[in-house]
Amino acid sequence: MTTLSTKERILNSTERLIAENGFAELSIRKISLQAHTNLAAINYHFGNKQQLINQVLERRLNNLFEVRKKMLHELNQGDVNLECNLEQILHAFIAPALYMINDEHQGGRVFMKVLARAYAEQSDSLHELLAKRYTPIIKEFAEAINLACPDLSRQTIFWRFHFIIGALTYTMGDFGASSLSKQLPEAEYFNQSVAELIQFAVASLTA
Amino acid sequence: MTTLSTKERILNSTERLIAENGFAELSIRKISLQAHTNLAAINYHFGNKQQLINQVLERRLNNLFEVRKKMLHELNQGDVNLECNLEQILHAFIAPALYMINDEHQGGRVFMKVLARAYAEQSDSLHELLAKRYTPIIKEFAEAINLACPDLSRQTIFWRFHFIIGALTYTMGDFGASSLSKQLPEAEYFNQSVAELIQFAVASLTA
DNA sequence: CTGTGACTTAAACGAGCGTTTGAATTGATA
DNA sequence: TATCAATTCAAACGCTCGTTTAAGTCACAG
Repeated sequence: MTTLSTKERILNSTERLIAENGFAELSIRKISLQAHTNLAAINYHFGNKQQLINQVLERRLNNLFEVRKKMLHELNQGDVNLECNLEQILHAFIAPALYMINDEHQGGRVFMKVLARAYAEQSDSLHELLAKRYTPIIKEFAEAINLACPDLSRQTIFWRFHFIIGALTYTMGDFGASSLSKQLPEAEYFNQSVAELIQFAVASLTA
Repeated sequence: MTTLSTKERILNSTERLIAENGFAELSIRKISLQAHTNLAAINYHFGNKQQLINQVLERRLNNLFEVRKKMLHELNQGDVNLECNLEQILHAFIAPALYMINDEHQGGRVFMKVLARAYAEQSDSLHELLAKRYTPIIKEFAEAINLACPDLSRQTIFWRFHFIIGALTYTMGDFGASSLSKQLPEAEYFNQSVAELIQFAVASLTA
C-alpha cells in the first residue's frame, strides 16, 4: 500500500474513481484525496487531467491487446491463413478480458469498468485513443473469423463482430448494476457472463 | 421554430446537447443559450437540472415502449401464450428504435444517442429511471422469445436477449463515430445496421 | 556539511457550475 | 383600462473545478 509511488497511487485512484463514479464526477481533487497526495502532484507527474486519464487507459490496454494477439497467434501458429476453430478465436478475444477482470490484485476488474465507460463517453480524445488502439486488432480477429466462417460474407462478419463487441462492452459496464448480478456472487456472475457471451457469439456466427 | 414554447425549446436543446457532447459537458447555461432563453427559466419550468434530464428521457421513452408493446401484441393477437415467429418478435423490439431514429422531424435520431449515453452513464438516478421503465417490457419480450425458442432454457434466453440489447445500445451510441458510418450516407448506414442487427439477433437464438 | 535535483506542499487564480432572488414584462380576464 | 397570475429576465450567491506559483522538504552526490 504505502510502498507504491505517488505516481502509481494516482493512477490507481483515478482508475478506481472512474470505475465507481464515471468520468463526469472525476476531479483531481478527489483523486489527490484518495491517493493521499497533493493537488499539484497530479499536474507535476502527468501534466494535466486528460494526460492522466490517457495513461490510465494506456497502462492496461497495451497488456490486454498483447494477450489477445498472443492467444490468437498461438491458435494459427503464426500462419494467419490457417483456419481455426471459431469458438477458440472468440475465446481468444473474450477470455483475456475475463482474465483481466478476475485479476483483482492488479485491479483488472476495476479497469474493465473504466474501459466500458470510456467507450460510452464520446469525448473525441478518448475515442481517438481507443480507435487507434482497437482498429488493428479488430481487423486481425475479423480475418481469422473470416477463415473460420467461409459461408458468411466479409461484411456480415464485420457487422456481427461489431455487435459482439457491443454486447461485451455493454456487459462489462453493467457489472454491479444489473438485476441478475445482485443475485449471484460477483465472481460467479462474471464467469457465467463470459461463458454465456462466448456461446452467444459462436451462435450468432454459425446459424 | 419560434412557434415552440420555451419549455419545448429547453427540452429539445437539452436533448441535442446530450446527444452531441454527452452528459459530462451538459450545463444549463449552454442549454439556455441554445434554447434562446434565460438561465432561470430552466429552474422555473423544471425545478432543477436532474428533473429536466428525466423529462427529456421520459418524453420519448414512453412512446418507444408503447410502440414496441403494441407491435408485440399485434403478433400474438392479445394471447401471450401464442407462439410467434422469432424474427417478428425481434423486429418488434428493434424496428421501433429504427422508426424513431428515422423520424428526424421529431428528433428521434437525436434521442437514440441520448438513450445510448444514458445507459453508459452509471449515475444512480438515470439507471433507476431506465431500469424501472425497461424491466417490464424486457420480461414481456423474453416470454415471447421463450415460446418461440422452446429448445433454449429460460436463463439462456435471458442472457442472449441481454446481449442483443447490448449490441443494439452500443450500435445506437456509435452513430457518426464508427469508421463504417463515415463511408455511407447516414440513413443508408442506419437501415443496414438494423437489418444486420435483426439477422444477428435471430442467428444468436437459433444456432 | 553543502549543494542539487527530484519531489511535495499550501495557497491562490480565474472560470464555470447549479441555484436563488426579486424585479420587469407579458397576456388574458374582468 | 386595470388587475393579476404566468412567465421572463439580470444579477448575484456559494461552490467546485483545473491549473499555476512559489515555497518547502527530502535524499543523496560532491
